[in-house]
Amino acid sequence: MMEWLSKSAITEWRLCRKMVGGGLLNFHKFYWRLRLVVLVMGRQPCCDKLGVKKGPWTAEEDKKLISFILTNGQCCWRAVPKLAGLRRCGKSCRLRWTNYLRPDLKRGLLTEAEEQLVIDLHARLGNRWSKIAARLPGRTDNEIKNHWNTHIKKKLLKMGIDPVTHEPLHKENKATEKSHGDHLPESENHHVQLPETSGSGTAISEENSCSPPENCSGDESHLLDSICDDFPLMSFLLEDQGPIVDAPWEFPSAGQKQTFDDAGMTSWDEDCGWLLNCQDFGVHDFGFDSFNDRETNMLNTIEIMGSNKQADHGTIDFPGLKSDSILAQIQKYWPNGLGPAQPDPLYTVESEAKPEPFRPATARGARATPPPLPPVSSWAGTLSGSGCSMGESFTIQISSNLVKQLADDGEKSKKRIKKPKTKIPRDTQQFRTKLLQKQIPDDSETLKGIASAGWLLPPPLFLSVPTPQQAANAELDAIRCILKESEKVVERLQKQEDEMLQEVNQRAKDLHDKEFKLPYQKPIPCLAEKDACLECYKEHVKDHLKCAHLVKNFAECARRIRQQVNLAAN
DNA sequence: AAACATCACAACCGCAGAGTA
DNA sequence: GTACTCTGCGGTTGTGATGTT
Repeated sequence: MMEWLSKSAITEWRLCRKMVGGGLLNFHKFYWRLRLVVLVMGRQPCCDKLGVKKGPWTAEEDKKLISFILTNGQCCWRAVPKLAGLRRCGKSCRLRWTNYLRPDLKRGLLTEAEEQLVIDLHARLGNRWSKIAARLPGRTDNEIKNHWNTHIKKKLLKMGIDPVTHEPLHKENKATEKSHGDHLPESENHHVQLPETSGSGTAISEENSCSPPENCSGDESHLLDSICDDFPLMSFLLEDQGPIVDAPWEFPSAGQKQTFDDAGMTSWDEDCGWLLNCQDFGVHDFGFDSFNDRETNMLNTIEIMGSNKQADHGTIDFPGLKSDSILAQIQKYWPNGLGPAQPDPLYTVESEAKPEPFRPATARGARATPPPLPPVSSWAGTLSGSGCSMGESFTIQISSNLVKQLADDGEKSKKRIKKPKTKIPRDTQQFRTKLLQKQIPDDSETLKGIASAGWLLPPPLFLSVPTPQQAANAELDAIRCILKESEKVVERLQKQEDEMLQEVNQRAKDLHDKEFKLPYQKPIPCLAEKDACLECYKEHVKDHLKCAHLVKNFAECARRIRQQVNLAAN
């Protein structure tokens, strides 16, 4: 048992060290992990089939997962369900977070530019969705894969292009008739064929395709040139942006307003990487003088959770955060309470359980009439200070009013808009959408014009729930009070931890001393007298006679000891 | 109004590679 | 070298929403 425990502890210790990037390990974190090891008595399979829930995630589960990840960062997913109190497989948690809950995810359909990028990348990389996704910040491989299968594939087929080979369909048929050798098997669709201008239908591998010049051997350089000429976008991607690697996870930094380009993309200037890098989550590891990225992301999560209609998405835990900074930011970002003060496509609120993407006009689920334009207003500021949990963390609870308002609005929006009798041919719809996506800049004034003209529009971005400023302020005050209490608890815990650390260090020192101390040594006799003499000599270098009495003492002592030794010997 | 068709996408499944004991 | 676990990836499925007949 002890041997097992020790091995497991070492493993867990290593794992934890890995998790914190080799930094100082948080003791209580290790302690809890160790407890977990002791409890489970051995490794468990990733998915304990019994008792593991499947299917759609509930709001409660989302809440738990978000709270846990924000508090602890991404660690070993196997442990996440247990530590977060979820009856889910770790894999499922990872997928849920990666594909849906991550705060940096974009919502909505891919823009024209993104779609084109996907097509180009697919031509080069094939179905390597993760690699493609790495080039589209805020998009997941799953999302791109889905979009490919549901939209792009059909679009290409309609255009007479084979989505596998990216070759014109008729040409491919001819090529097939001409030579079977040149035709790629479906299993090897990770290749791109040269465009017609290159004068060859021969497939080239990824390594030989339009990659950085250093990757191209001399023989293929002309092919490379021709590909790059034919696919300027590819050229840009491969030469200007360097090798294809996983894009870093970026977040908006503190106090930084997100900006949006025409395509509705965010441009986050500062790399946060808080989940990846700040994984030692003890309070002492964070300087709270300024509002940090981690806290910013927690606030983002408030938005996400606030945007979730499902009412039990009410509370968010903020373990070990200083109240002042977080409140300052809440007030800064949401002067009227929770909710974005600026139009923010990332956290679309249409009072559904999740931000609803803009359904394309080509889809059958497209809205036949333009939805009403959203008023650019902030959310209802109905924060409540109740429900403060008194442990290591504190809780912000979104009041039932807000939740209710969200839900009510959801009910309203659920009512279908009666579609006009006049049928719009699908092709026309597609054309309209295309035109809209291509020509209409992301400008609310323009959109208003479009709306009045009867064009299709994305769903509203925000709730229009007017709420008094006073209510928000009152609730913020309440929260401030709670946060301060929590802060005290955190300080106390930190103090305890420091004490524990000191104790551990002291014990370690004692043990070290005991372990490495030399075997029993006899005390040196007359040491004090000897030292006194030496001191005196140092002091009276020029007049040693002044130390005569001390020398006499030392001699007397020595004589006495000698006598004792002799007596003992006899 | 009901049945059916289609769409979008979250979630699952199984496999492969990397890391570790 | 082998066995095992974890993680990531790509393919597929299930389900709810919406349009059409």
